[in-house]
Amino acid sequence: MDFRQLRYFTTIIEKKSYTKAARTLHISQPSLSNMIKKLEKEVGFQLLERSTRELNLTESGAILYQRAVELLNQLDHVKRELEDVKKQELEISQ
Amino acid sequence: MDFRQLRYFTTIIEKKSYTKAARTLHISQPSLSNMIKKLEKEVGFQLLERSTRELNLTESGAILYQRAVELLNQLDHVKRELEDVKKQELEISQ
DNA sequence: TAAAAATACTCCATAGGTATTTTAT
DNA sequence: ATAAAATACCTATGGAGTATTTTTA
Repeated sequence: MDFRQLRYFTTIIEKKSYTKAARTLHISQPSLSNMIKKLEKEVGFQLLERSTRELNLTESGAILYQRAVELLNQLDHVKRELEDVKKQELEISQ
Repeated sequence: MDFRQLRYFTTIIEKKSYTKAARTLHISQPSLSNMIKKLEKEVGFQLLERSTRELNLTESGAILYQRAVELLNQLDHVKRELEDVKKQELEISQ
């Protein structure tokens, strides 16, 4: 389980589609499909109920979705903090 | 930046050595060295002050260390939660 | 029957390895 | 002199691609 997989997963939920999510993630639909398969295998349960017209979270999938959003927000926060640290370092060195 | 890199980084701090950290992470010392180089390039500043006898966090490195520990603890928590979810699913299916 | 996802491959980037050199005490 | 990290180079795993098939509303 890594940030990339979590971002892929949350994007699918938010776009309600593999195809649309793949477009926003700039990867192909089959690659995205494989990554979610891999994530489901890793966690040991199904995350999504697929059909050609609808895409729904399973009850268990909804739990991971919530946690994934939290982790990704936290990462985003850390990245912003590190940008500030980098700026400080540049100021000091001048 | 991913969980793997963060785990590598925190292990080095905790073991106070690349060589010892590499052993506990089950990777080679040069590979670990490369991964930290890559992480430093990514964040844009030095994380560690190296010498052959001492290994110290830079001031900026200490900030990432703190955040890395938090993120890894959060991940650990989520993984445990998902283990419980998996168990619940198995009980229901029987 | 048409859209969306799954499957079956192929390819390549990079994580990780081994051998060796450099560095600092 | 020695132990630890860095460098150089090689290998192999898996992330991502294209082409195609399957599925279901």
